[in-house]
Amino acid sequence: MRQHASVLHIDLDAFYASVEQRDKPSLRGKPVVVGGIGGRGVVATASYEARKYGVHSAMSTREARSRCPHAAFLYPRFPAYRESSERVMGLLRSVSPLVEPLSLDEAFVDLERSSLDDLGVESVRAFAEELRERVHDVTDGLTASVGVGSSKFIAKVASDLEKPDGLVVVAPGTERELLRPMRVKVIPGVGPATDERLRRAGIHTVADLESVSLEELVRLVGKAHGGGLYQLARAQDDRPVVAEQEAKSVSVESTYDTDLTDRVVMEGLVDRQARDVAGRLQKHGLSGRTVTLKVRLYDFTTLSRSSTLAAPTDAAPTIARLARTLLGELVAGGSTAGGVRLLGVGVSGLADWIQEDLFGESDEAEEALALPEPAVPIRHRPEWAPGMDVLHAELGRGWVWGSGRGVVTVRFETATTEPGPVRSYSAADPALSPWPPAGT
DNA sequence: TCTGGGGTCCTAGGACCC
DNA sequence: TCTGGGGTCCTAGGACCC
Repeated sequence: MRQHASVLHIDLDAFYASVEQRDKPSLRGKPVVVGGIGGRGVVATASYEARKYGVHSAMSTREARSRCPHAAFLYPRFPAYRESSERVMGLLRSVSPLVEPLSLDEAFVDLERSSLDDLGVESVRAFAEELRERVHDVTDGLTASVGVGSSKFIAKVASDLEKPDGLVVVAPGTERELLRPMRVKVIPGVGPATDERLRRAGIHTVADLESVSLEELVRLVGKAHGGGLYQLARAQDDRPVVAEQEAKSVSVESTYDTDLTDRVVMEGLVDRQARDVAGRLQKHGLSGRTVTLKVRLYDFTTLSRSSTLAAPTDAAPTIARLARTLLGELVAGGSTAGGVRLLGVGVSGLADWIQEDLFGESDEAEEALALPEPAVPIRHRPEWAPGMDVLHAELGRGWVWGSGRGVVTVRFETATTEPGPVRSYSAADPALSPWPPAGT
C-alpha cells in the first residue's frame, strides 16, 4: 500500500451500450441491450435505462427480452468499441507512461509516474476530474467513473462507488474503515463459489473476514486464494501497475444455436476455428506448443483435451490436425453422443519467436496441405444483424433495426445527425451494403 | 429453448529426473 | 532390501474477471 492515493482506476460507464447510444441518436435515453441475440446469447452490457428493468450483464438475452421487451437488442460492434477504447488508452498514456488496460473499457493508471507533483487528496481529485472531462471530449460524449486510492484494490473499489459518471478518491489511512462494512464479494477473486464457502463459515463482510486467521482461510479456500484474501481484507495490496502484459494463450470458441451431433460437421467447425486461431497467432507473431480442444455438452458439462508439441507452431493445418484428433478421441469415447453446444480451439505455451528460426524442422510440408473448406450448415450470425452499420445508395448511412423473412429494416441516422427515418428493404436489395465496405 | 467469448490463475495427480 | 524428497512438465478441471 502506498503513502499517497496514486493508483487510478477508470471504468467507462455501460461502455458498449453507451457507444451505441452515441452513434444511434434515436436510442439515447432508451433501454439498450448489447450482446448475443441468438437463442443462447447473453447480455454483454445493458444501458442504465435497461438496468431499471432488472437487465444486467451475463443474463441470458431471453430473460432480458422478457424483462424489457421494448429495449433495442443489438449485436456488439467491436470495431467501434475498439476505436473509442484506443482513444481513451491513448489519452491515459499521455498522462502517465504506466497504464495497464484490463479490457476495452477499464484501466489502471499509475499517478506516481504522471506529471502530477502534489499527490494530496485534493490535488488528485482535481486531476481526476479533469481527466474525466477529457475522456468525455475524446470519445464524443462517453462518461467514465474513476476511483483513486493507495492500491489497485482500493482504486477499483472506489471507481464502483459512484457509478455512473462518478469520482471517488479514498484518503490514505481510511481504507480499512471503508472496506469493513462491505460484503466479501467486493474483493476481486471472490466469486459465487468463494462467496458461498465463506457464507457457510459465517463470513459475510470484510470485517468478518478480518477476524479469521490465515490458517482458517487457507483451510476454507486454499493456499494461494486464502493468502490473498487475508491480505486484501486488511487492505494490504502491493501489486504494481504493469504496462505490458504478454499474451499466454489464444483461443476461439463458439456456442451453437442447436446442439451438434454430426462428427463431420464438428470437424469442419474445428478446422475453421483452428484457422482463426492460427491467423491471430500469425498476426501477432506468436506461436505455441499446446493445442487445446474445448467441448461443452448439451448438459453444460465442459471437457477439455490438450496435446503438446515438441516445438511451437502457428500453422493452421497443424493446429487443426491436433484439434481433430482430440475431438476424435472424445467422439470415439462416446462423450459427445448427447449433443455438443460449444466447440473451441486454443493454443497456449506461447513464444514470441518463430519456430523455423530456431529449429531445422518445420511444419512447412504440412502448411502446404490446404485445409478443405468446411461444409458448415450453421450460420452463426445473420447477414443483417441488428445494430450493424449499413450504407444505402440513396439514403446514405444507417443501421439495421431488425431483419427477418427476407426483409431488413434500417434507421437512417449517425452520431452527428438527428434521429432519422426508418425504411424497410428486401434483404437482397443491391442498394444496401454493410458499412464500412468489406476489405477496408 | 437457462447459462457468451476472451482471457488468467490455481490445484492436483502422474511422469520423470536428479 | 523398507518409507525419500524436491522440482518440473503435462493434463484436466474449476473459479474468476470483464
